[in-house]
Amino acid sequence: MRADALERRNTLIKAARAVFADRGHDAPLDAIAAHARVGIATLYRNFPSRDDLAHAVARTTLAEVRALAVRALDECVDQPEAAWRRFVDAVVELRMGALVPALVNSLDELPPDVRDMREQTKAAVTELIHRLQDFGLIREDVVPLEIIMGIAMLTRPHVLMFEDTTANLVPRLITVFLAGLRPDGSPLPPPIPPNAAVL
Amino acid sequence: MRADALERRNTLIKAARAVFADRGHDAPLDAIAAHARVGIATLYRNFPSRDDLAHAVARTTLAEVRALAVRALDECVDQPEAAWRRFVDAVVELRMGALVPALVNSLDELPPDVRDMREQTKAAVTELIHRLQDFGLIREDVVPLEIIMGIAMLTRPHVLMFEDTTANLVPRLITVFLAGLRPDGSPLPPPIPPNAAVL
DNA sequence: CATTAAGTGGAGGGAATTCCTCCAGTACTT
DNA sequence: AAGTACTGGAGGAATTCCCTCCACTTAATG
Repeated sequence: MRADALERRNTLIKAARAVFADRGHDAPLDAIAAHARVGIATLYRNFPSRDDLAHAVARTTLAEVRALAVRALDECVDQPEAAWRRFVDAVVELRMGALVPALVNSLDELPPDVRDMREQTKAAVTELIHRLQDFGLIREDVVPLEIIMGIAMLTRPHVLMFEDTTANLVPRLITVFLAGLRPDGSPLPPPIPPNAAVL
Repeated sequence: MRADALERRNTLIKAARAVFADRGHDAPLDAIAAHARVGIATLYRNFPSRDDLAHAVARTTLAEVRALAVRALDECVDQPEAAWRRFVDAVVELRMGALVPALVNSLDELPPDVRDMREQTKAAVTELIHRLQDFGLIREDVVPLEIIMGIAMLTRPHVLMFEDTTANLVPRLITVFLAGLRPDGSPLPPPIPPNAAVL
């Protein structure tokens, strides 16, 4: 594969993540090509179907989240609180909300490698959160998945909001949410069923 | 106006709120008519433009939220904690998230009466939250708008999630969020700018 | 109960998106 | 410099959505 072609391919994946995040998983593919400043044909040559593109986004994003979790787990030894906050901020930055649809959409016919990556990421995040619960930094009655879903929902683009509003509001909402995750929070209703596995 | 016509009109407004909530503010109008089990012509006769329908949804929902806030304010005297929780649960039930777009979309050319209703609702909710802050039940460094936005974002439909997941997950996330709103939470980043007034 | 005016449904033409292919042309690589 | 990998974007097909039109139905009224 030619070097410049590979670069374009990566640009497309990044663009797709951004556009999916901004305009939803059903955003027109043309918009993604335009965002990547690339011809539409280039997109189709690299990703024959929308799913191919979505899976590529899932692969890279999952890998990044996994790396973040592993690093946070490592940093936990010294300063668990800061590690946790850094992890969350990074995940927010990644706009996880954009990814969830690609993962849930067709859980069944997910390509094996994406499925694997998903399992690995899930394992890493789960371990991190359990560790933090052991440290007493996170209440015991929440499931890792719920935390991820909360972050995803709070970081989903509010299409119709002023841009600077989103930029300022989201970090504050995340902080409030994190505060609510601390062990002294009020009791929770029963947890979600197991088939809800998203990440 | 004929009695059955009025009833259909109200059915349409309810259907619109549900469909807007489920599929976004740009859901096809046909879907709304179908959901209301009504011909598409009936929808157009009652609401010539999409905005007319959106405004009708806004009017009724805002009125309901205002009534809820007023009642909660009243109940505050006896049991502020329970009143607050009841209020939030009711707002969640109303699927406020469906409303926000209609309000933000065209803040400028909002019809006067919707604008007024919005102001009244905003005033009522603001008063309620300030009261709760006085009671020491809500941290002082959050703005009422932020609380509303948080609830809206957490209750927006995750189109691609299993239904029972949403049903079970949302109440838990709301509870976590509320826990984070209590006064002993960690410090917040700077608040959002004033032009962000959504409710 | 008959009359009438208000109200209804949904087919279907038109406009607007979006998809996706095709091929003449560009630019890495060796 | 040659050759091959790669590119862009025009444009036809397909889909989606909008919205009007009119033959028919039903509530109100005397």
